[in-house]
Amino acid sequence: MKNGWFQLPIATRDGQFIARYSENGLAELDFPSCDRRRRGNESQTLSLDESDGDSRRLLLVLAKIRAWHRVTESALQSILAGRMPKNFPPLDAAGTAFQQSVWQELRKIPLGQTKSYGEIAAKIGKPKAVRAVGSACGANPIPVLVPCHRVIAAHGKLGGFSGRLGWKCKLLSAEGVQFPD
DNA sequence: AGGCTCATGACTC
DNA sequence: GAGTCATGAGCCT
Repeated sequence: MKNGWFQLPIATRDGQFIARYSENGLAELDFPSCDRRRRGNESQTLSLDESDGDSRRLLLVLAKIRAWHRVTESALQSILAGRMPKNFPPLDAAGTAFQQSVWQELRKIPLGQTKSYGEIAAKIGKPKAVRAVGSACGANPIPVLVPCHRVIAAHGKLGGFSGRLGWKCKLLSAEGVQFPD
């Protein structure tokens, strides 16, 4: 794990997600891993690099992240249940300028609606960059909250998904989206 | 409906 | 530069 990042699990009925935070907000969200083996310890784990030795600042950061994590948990549970979250944590996804512009556009897609890769490309002013949009979706470090699953191929086909494609179906179904097959 | 080609922008090596 | 993409449009059968 990267230096100075904090990792916290989120238990859902679909398995345990992993959230990772930088000092600026939620940086990554992982789907539950395929292997189902459970470690005995379900408690929250924190890890960090304490090289700066400033414990007072550390406590402040921890408090901040705990607060963010509560918001993240609630937002994730809401979306999995097909409801629009009331609040989002601050997001700190690392990416190129192009990727950032794509991810920002994804966040504007309302729950329960979909857009095509081409529509996203047009929205960010690069109507021909359709494949690049697909790649940027695949590079999205915060799935679900940054709704890359709401981007589908033209003419209603499903397109791809970096996790298991089943997750894309599951998330869209939870949001009430109908798609062929 | 399915298969093939080509244009295409961003990214990686 | 060449190769890789979570695409899309066009054109065939």
